[in-house]
Amino acid sequence: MRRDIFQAIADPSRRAILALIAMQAMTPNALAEHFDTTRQAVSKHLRILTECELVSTQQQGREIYYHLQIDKMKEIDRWLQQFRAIWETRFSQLDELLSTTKKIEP
Amino acid sequence: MRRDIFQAIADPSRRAILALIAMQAMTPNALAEHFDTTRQAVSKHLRILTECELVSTQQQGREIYYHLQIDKMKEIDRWLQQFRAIWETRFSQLDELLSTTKKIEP
DNA sequence: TACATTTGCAACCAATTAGTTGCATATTTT
DNA sequence: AAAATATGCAACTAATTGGTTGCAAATGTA
Repeated sequence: MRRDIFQAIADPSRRAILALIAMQAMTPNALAEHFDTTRQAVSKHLRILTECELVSTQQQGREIYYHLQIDKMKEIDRWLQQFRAIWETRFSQLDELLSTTKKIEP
Repeated sequence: MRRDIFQAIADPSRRAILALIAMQAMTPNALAEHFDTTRQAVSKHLRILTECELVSTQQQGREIYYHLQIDKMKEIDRWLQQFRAIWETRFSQLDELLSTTKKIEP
């Protein structure tokens, strides 16, 4: 049951949960109202998201607010970096090609 | 069997494959040599990656080269955008706080 | 033509997953 | 104190997953 962020965001329900609490911290009940599943299913997703530290909890009376841990999202961004490096290089190559073409054409 | 990119990158082997062919297009056999599994297992991963268009194939004789479709990776980047917007806002808020503090302090 | 190489696909298997229902605990309200 | 509310956890289930072995098709080589 070793879970990482990539497996966490693989599920569409969990991505939806992340998008919701990104706007505002929410309780499991409030979250469940946005979905077509039971509260327990949402609770299970929250457990997974908590396990890999994408969300944190804040108890307030009998309610528990789930907050997005935005810093953890940056890990995905960091992984993307290696590919972003490629598409930016390809873009600048295209850029160079275009400017070279321009020079030749007239 | 409807698969999307997020499910595709959830598997560590598939992320490793993507990282490898990002450097250079490769055949299934060549890829399998980098891993501790069978060629067929790699082949299955490639099938999944092909299905969601993260890689493309290019037949060359009896060999098949698998290429990274870098444009598809941008979809992940696009999804991250909504969260990046948040962490950039929080950063500039911190920035503002710091400059305000500086004004008050002396 | 015969043989080796490269590959994809199907069948099977063990482990994991996302979901359900039911229950126990803690807090608030009456 | 009793009832209602908010939640987490455990047990169960159906579907999916990542992996295996075995085979067939296509291409290249002797």
